[in-house]
Amino acid sequence: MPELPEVETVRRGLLPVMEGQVIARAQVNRPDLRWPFPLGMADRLTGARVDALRRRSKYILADLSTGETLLVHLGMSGRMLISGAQVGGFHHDHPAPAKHDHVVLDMAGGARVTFNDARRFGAMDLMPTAGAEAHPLLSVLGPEPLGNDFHEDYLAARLRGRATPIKSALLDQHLVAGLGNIYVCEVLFRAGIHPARLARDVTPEEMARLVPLIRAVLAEAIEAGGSSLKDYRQADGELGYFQHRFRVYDREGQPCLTPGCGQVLHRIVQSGRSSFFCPACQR
DNA sequence: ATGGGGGCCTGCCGGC
DNA sequence: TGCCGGCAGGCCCCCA
Repeated sequence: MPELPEVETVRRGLLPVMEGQVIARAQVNRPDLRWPFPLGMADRLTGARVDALRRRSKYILADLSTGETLLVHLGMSGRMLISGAQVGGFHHDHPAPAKHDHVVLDMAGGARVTFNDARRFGAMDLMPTAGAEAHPLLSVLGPEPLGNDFHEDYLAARLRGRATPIKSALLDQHLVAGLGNIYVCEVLFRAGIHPARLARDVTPEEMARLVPLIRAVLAEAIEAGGSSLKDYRQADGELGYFQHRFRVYDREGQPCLTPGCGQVLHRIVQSGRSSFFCPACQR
């Protein structure tokens, strides 16, 4: 279920138990997720120290002391469960292995990180750290929405003349990397743009609004995820997906929250994905 | 080149 | 209670 903010939240949750720590043992319970695991993955992880835990778009990247980088994508249902960590003075034991626990990393520090993914749309791969950005999954990505390369002129240039709905354009990871279905819906609502409007028909004024709105929505979500991490999630051992008050996502039939609006929110399907919007506020 | 749809998997929920 | 269809926060790949 993770979009950029959820992945960033997971990364931050993993930081204290993984960064600077050695992977004492790696257990790989099946040959693949979405794609086959790289050859000898368990052996290549075992004994490696995690020197840095980074994020690029929705990918978590662990730079290892072996000169390799572990790439992790959570897909739709992937989760990183932490157990055995020292949390708030309590020592949590490892839970019994659960269905869909595909990869288990036992850190030398005592924590266990379990990758669980029911639908197996997730992915893991290993590549040389030098030139990791050349990995086929990473090299095609657009700029980070929170980074300096994502700005009004860039967005205008990429949307110019495009006959695709703005909803589809913003979901395209080649254009900007990290937005998913929820945050695109939320961004378009805040920008007052109908999801079916063609990208080429988005006005310069609207584009100027979009960039800071995209940044704000993602930043708020990261903030909310970060704060939820402090309480039960950490104690629970689960790095959860952040709970947020969505203004339009999954609110079909409910009233618009714009003060004085009260219109019933609609849902349409665009290239197989649900779009939620207010027909009055979004044109 | 660009845009749209299918497909990959499993789980859950609502309706009958 | 069980079965079935529809739906799910991702993205690659193929086709027109």
